[in-house]
Amino acid sequence: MRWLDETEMRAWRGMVEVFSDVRAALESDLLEQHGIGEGDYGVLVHLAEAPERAMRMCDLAGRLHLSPSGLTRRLDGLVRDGLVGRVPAPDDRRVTLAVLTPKGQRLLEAAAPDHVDSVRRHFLDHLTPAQLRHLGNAMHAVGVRRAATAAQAAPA
Amino acid sequence: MRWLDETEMRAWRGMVEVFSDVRAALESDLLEQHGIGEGDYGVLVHLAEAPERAMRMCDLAGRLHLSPSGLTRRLDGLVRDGLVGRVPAPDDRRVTLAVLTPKGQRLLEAAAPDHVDSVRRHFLDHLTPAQLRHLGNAMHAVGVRRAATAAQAAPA
DNA sequence: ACAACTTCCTTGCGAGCACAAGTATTCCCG
DNA sequence: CGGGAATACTTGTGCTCGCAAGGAAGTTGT
Repeated sequence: MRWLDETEMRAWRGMVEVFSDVRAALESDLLEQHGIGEGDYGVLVHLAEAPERAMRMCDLAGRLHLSPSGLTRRLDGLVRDGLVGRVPAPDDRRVTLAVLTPKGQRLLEAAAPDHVDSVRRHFLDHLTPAQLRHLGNAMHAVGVRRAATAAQAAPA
Repeated sequence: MRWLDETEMRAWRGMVEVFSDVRAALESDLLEQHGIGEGDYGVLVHLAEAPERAMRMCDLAGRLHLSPSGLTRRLDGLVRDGLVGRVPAPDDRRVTLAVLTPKGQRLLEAAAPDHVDSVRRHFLDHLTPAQLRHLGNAMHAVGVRRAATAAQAAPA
């Protein structure tokens, strides 16, 4: 077995540390500027991008990488705050739709620019365009190749 | 205010998705191969690298980016499993030292090679040496420049 | 040397999340 | 058409973590 060499260690450690730092900074900015956490923000973003500003719970859970129960609880909070509504689906009575309320949309429209700004300030601005291109390519490559080997491991 | 362009979006989204995926995969490997989570693993690694295989709680908490109470609880579990011991410090009776037990060390020695292997399989192997170099440089740059701007914001 | 302050750890409490079990609804197939 | 399997959500339970408060030990100032 081979230990990590200098280059590997630097890349991996760097990812881990920078990423967790940046995430914490984004969460903190979002919370103090708009009183909303990254979790709730993610829900609002996905709903805003959906047709009718509504999504089925299960689809939403998938997008957010959240368990069904996790989403139920998260929605409880958003509903309590009036940012999202729960509406039974007309065509399938098992399904509940999460819909963005006007209040939720207003909050999102206020928060999104600041959030993008945070991402820039804490991360993107520290890299050159060439570095950003390389980074995007590298992440894309990992995503593709991971998906490929996963498919190979479970070949339908 | 400027929205994210294609390159920026690709880099940032890629980071977020790849990183959370890889983390989940590592956690899962570690858990099924050795019955230990990333949190506990981190404690063992840090203790193993420390002189006398012991660290003061507060130093350890800092290294792990964990709150004091979080570390207390985490150590409870490790002590219960016999992987780590709590020892009162002889020179300062406020502090408790966390010390790696022989059992903890054996577990770590068994788990570490598999963990490194996981990092390779899930991440490093999907990138070329050149990509790893660029990635390391980029992460290093972000780390340095973030530290610099933070220092500027709070100038002693 | 005594009081005030600081440091270090622990405990009470609440938030966020996952897993497992439960309920309601729909789908599938004989 | 009827009953079993699948799907969608909710609820109960437990784990991890942070914040705030508490208590013990050390440090500092007068």
